[in-house]
Amino acid sequence: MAEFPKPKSMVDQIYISLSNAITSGALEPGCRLVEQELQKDFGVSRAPIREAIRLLEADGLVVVDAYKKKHVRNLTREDLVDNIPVLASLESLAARLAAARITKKQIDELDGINREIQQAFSEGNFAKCAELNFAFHRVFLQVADNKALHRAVRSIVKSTLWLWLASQYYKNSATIPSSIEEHEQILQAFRRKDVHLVESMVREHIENVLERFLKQSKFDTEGIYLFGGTKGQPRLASPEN
Amino acid sequence: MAEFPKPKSMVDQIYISLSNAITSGALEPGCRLVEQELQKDFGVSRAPIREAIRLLEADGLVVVDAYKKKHVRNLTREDLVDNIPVLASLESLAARLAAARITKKQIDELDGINREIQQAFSEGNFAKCAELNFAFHRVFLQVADNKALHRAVRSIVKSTLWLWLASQYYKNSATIPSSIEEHEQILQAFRRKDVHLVESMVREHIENVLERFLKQSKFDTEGIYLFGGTKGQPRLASPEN
DNA sequence: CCTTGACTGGTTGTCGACAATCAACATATA
DNA sequence: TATATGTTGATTGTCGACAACCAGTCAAGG
Repeated sequence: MAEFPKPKSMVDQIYISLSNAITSGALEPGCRLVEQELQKDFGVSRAPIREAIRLLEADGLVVVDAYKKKHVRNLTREDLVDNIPVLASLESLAARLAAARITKKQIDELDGINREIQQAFSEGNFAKCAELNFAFHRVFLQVADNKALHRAVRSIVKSTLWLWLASQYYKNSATIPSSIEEHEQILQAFRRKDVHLVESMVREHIENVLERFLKQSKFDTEGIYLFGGTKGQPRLASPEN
Repeated sequence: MAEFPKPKSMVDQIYISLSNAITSGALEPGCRLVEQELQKDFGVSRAPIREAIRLLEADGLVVVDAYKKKHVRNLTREDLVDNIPVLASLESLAARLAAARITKKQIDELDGINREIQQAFSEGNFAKCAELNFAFHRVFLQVADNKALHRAVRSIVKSTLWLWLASQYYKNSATIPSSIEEHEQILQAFRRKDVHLVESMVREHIENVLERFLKQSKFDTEGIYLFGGTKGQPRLASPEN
């Protein structure tokens, strides 16, 4: 029997669309989410849209102001700084758990991804680098095989680091070689099955990556991260798919 | 000007009520959440109830089965096991951050709470012990002063460890003295400002606490945690407040 | 000039009703 | 009897409409 992709509910689809629109920067931080407009954009009634927005709110991607208007969340420098040690802790835990059970094949897979990053970098394809970077970290999250951990990491990445993804594309290319080098060292530690070394290296790697990013980021006077485009005006989420 | 408690929205109130009902065990794991019934219980229409349930779903307190019916989540032994290292990592991070900035006054506050736990234990008031235990850990989460961390811990505690709270009340009393002792040692490490020691002690403490609990917990043949009452039948959340 | 109150347009909150789906039972057909 | 096909009741998904609320404007009154 052929496998069909299970049809997703209206709410899920809207949630995913909006989620992508926010994390990709198509909907800029601070811009409003008006139910009536989204209703027209998606061609559905307000109920499923409200539910989708509530989910985004729970994720921290959307905030509600004093007068209950919904906005795409603005991230401050402090938000980013706060997230650094948390993500570093979680990823290093993932590394520790993964180190105890990783197979040769999986190490080779990591190695392959790292080579692909190098390749993409030499071709100037920085977007692909960012993508592969996420893939690299996803692998040992999977190897760690801990649902609670997976969930926690995803929550952090989703709620706060989406702007990292969005900016990586066009400006952080200078930091990529360091990442590749650190990945290589982590791989060697995995090969040696040195659990403690892996753990501390991943912690440092994550801290390095985020701090490098932090240095290169621009914040306005209120400490709010700025995207490239004009601010404040709501832009549509193109209902892809 | 006197400070008024800001009135909460319908959805928030329903969310809190249901959340409490689940974490307290009033709504047992596996039991269904039927919108029509809740509609009657709360005396509102289905829209806000649906949104509240969606939030519970995002929290992991409610799951949707293959036929879209909503159930209070059943926790397996694996869920608990997965959460142990994650919470241990996060709390030890909190301890590390807190150790760097904790004041004498705050250490005394922790000391006071620990004494209160001891007092409550000697009076046989185990529910109060559980409550104070949470308070103890809340303090250094606050001292750590990291929103991302706070959020991550809260998410873990809320999504999975609610049953710990629910069971602590009536059976885990034997583990309390060990907790008190470990708290005491952590306090001494704080006083010495020994960051590394605090960090490792808190990690071990959390692992100990959860593992002690795990040993004393009962799971049925499918690994599903059992509460005291009858199973399967939905019970009402008393709309407190 | 300042305050107050009424009106307006825009937005979110809530509701009742209908459509779609599914489990369970009943019925028909071989 | 065994399988296939309606039918029913329960439950969730979606919708359009109305109520509540707020910012902004404007006019009346002091």
